[in-house]
Amino acid sequence: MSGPTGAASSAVRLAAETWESLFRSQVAVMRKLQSGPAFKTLPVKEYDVLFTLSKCPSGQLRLNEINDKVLLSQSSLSRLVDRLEKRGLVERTAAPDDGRGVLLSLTEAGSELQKTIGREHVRDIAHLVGPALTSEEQRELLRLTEKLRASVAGH
Amino acid sequence: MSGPTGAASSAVRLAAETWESLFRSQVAVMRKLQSGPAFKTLPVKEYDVLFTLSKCPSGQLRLNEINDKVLLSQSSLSRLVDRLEKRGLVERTAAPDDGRGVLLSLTEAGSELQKTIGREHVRDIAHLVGPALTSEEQRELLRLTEKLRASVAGH
DNA sequence: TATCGATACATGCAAATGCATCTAGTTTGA
DNA sequence: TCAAACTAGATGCATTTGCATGTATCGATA
Repeated sequence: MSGPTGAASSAVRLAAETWESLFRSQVAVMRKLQSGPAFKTLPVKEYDVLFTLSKCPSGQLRLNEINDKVLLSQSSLSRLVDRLEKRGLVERTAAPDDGRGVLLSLTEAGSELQKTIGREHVRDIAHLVGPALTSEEQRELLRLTEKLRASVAGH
Repeated sequence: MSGPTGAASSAVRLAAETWESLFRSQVAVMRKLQSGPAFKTLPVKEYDVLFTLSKCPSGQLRLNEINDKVLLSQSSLSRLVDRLEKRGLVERTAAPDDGRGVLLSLTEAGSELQKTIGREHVRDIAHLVGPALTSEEQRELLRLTEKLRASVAGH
């Protein structure tokens, strides 16, 4: 096949296959991770919110910022935070600069639980990813996925 | 830092960061894709089952095979298939070689709908992934994620 | 500054999900 | 050969999710 149509079509196909592969690998890894004992006490999605808060320098994040990182609707995140708050793992505070906003932060208990689960979680990840790819391949995968994420985030 | 402890810890950290990046990029892309008009008529997860069937050479798959590809519990998949069946998009058949098994196949309507949504979906993917990574980078990302998936699938 | 549209988050409600369990068919091994 | 353990898939039920909408606040404009 020759000409721009053929080239465009194969570019489209490559993009589709790349996404498909990325998606399936994510499913395969996530399936293993979430079935581990680390998430008996707390579902993965709830852990992810604790984790996101733990990584943030100020220790506080707006709900809409968290919502960007997580594959959940706004309302689902709101209720997920309800559950975390009822368990005493996070705290809601009014945002100082925006009367509509809510700041979320970890409580001491939330921080402890995040660390406990996190340690085991990281071990599980290493056991799955470590044997699969060399260090260089991991660095390259990290670079490519970060580049993709950044591009997609900026529309 | 020197010695095996330092090296091991940095290997663990690299694996964790790689997974984190892969996961976040998947979230970012999926969020864009599923909000597109292609999935107004059919949720992404249901489309994914039609797509999986469409790609399979025999045109038939066991439910447990489909379950490996999708991040859903066995019971959720069973009900998802109920919905597809009620809409006349797929058909359940008894597996010939295993009295417990169910074979799933696309109906004509299911195949049509898959193609219609699929065309738009592929375009959306190309618009997101194409500008983000060069062709070579996409091929490398495809290779790395496929290698990861294969390794994880084989325990 | 008064108004109108946009944004942040919460909530009612129907739909989707997962866990535990059930039924039925298959495999193993004594 | 037959009972026990295992696997495939369906179903009851409580939890989680998303859509639509509500309330409050913000920002732009006339």
